[in-house]
Amino acid sequence: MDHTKQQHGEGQGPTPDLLTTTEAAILGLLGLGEFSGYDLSRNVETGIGMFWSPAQSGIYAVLPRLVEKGYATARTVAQERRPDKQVYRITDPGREALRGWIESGPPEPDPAYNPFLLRVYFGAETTPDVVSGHVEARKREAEERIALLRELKPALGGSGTPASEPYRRFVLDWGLQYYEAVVRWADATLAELRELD
Amino acid sequence: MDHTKQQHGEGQGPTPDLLTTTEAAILGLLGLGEFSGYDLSRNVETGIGMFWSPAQSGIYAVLPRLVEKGYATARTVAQERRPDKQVYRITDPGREALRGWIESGPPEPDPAYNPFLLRVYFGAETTPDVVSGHVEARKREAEERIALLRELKPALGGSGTPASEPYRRFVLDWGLQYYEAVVRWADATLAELRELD
DNA sequence: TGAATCATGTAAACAGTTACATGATTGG
DNA sequence: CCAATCATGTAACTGTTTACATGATTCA
Repeated sequence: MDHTKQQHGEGQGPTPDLLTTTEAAILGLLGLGEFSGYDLSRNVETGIGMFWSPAQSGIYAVLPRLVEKGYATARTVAQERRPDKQVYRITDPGREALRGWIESGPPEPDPAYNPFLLRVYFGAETTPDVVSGHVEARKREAEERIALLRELKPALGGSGTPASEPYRRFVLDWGLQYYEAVVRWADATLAELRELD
Repeated sequence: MDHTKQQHGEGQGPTPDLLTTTEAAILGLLGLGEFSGYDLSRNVETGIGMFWSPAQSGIYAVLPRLVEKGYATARTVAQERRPDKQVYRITDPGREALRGWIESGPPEPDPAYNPFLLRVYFGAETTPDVVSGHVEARKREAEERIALLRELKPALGGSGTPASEPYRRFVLDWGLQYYEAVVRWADATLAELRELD
C-alpha cells in the first residue's frame, strides 16, 4: 500500500481534481503565514512531521504547482547575507481548495500501513528476543515522543485559555493518547514475550 | 510520503536486496500455509488487512517474482467446478529471506502518514462541526473495530492456553489498545469542539 | 436472467522518494 | 579550513494503485 496514486488511502473526493495530501499539507502551512520552501521543510520536521513528512524535493516540486493552479503566489525576497528566496502566500482560491480538501472526509479508515506490526505478526519466524528488541525500540520511541509532546503542550494553551490553539492541541493530544497506548501495549507484550522463553 | 520507493518509511536494511513490504507480507502468509493468489487476497482482507493491504493486482504481481527469486514454488491445481489455480508454497530460502526482513528492524519510527490528523490540524480553515463530523466518523470506526477484535480474540487463545497464537494475539491487542485510545481521544475532542460553538 | 464468487492477470498512471548538483555564508 | 546552515531545484526510479480485461460457475 505504499500508497501512490494511492493517496495512501484517500479515495476520490466529490471534487474532480482534489489536492494531493502533500499539496494540502503545504497549503495548510501557507494558511498560517508566508514561507519559503526552506522554511516549510524546517516547519514540517517540527510541526506536522508526526503525521506527514514530505521529502524536501517534494516540497519544492509542489510549490510552483500551487502557484500554477492559482492557490498560492510567489514573491522574491532579496537578502544580503543569504541567498535570495521565494516566499509563498496562500490565495483565496487556495483557501477554498484547502477547505474543500479538509471537508472531503477520507472515506478510508486508518493508515493501514504498519510494517512494524507486520513484523510482530510473523514473529514466529524468528526468536522471541528479536521481537522483543523491536518492541522495546518502539517503546523507547514512544516515551521520547511523549516527553516531547508534554513539553510542547503548554505553548498551545489549555481549553479556555486566551491564546488557545485548539486544533493543534487536539492533534498533540492524539499523539499523547497514541504513544501512551503504545507504551502500555509494549509493556504487556514484553511481559508475555518473556514467558515464551 | 505516499510511500513509493518510499517503502513507506522502510530504510535500506543491511542486506543489499531486501524484500519490499508487500513481498514480505505475502511471504509471511505463505509461511502459514499453501495459498493461491485469490486465497491471499481474501486472507489479506480479514487478516493482516488492518496494517497492510496490497491491491489484488499487486498480489498477483508479487507471486511470480517470489518464485523467480526462489522464495516460493508454484503448483497448478486442477479443479472441476472452478477454474484451475496456482497455489504457492514458501521455500527454505524464502523463510530465510522472510526472517531477514523481520530482523531488519524498521529504522524509521512510525507510519507518519495520517491525512485525518492533517485535516484536524488545519481545522481552523473550516467550521467546528465539520471537524466534529470527521472525529465522530473516526470514533464509530474505532468502535466497530473494537467489537470485531473482541470477537476474534478468543480464537487466538489466552496466554498459557494450549493452542495459543501469541504473535497474532499481540497484534490484535495492539489494535484494541489503539482503537480504545482513539475512542477516548475522540470523546475528549468532541467535548472541546462543542465548547467552541 | 443476472449478480456474486472464483481465478488471473495487463497497462498505465502516479505520488512521492532517493540521489545528486550547486553555491554562498556563518561559525567553530 | 571545514562543517553546518541557508536555499533551490533536477533526474531517475519505484512500489503500489486504479482501471480494465476475460471467463467459468454458482445461486437467488
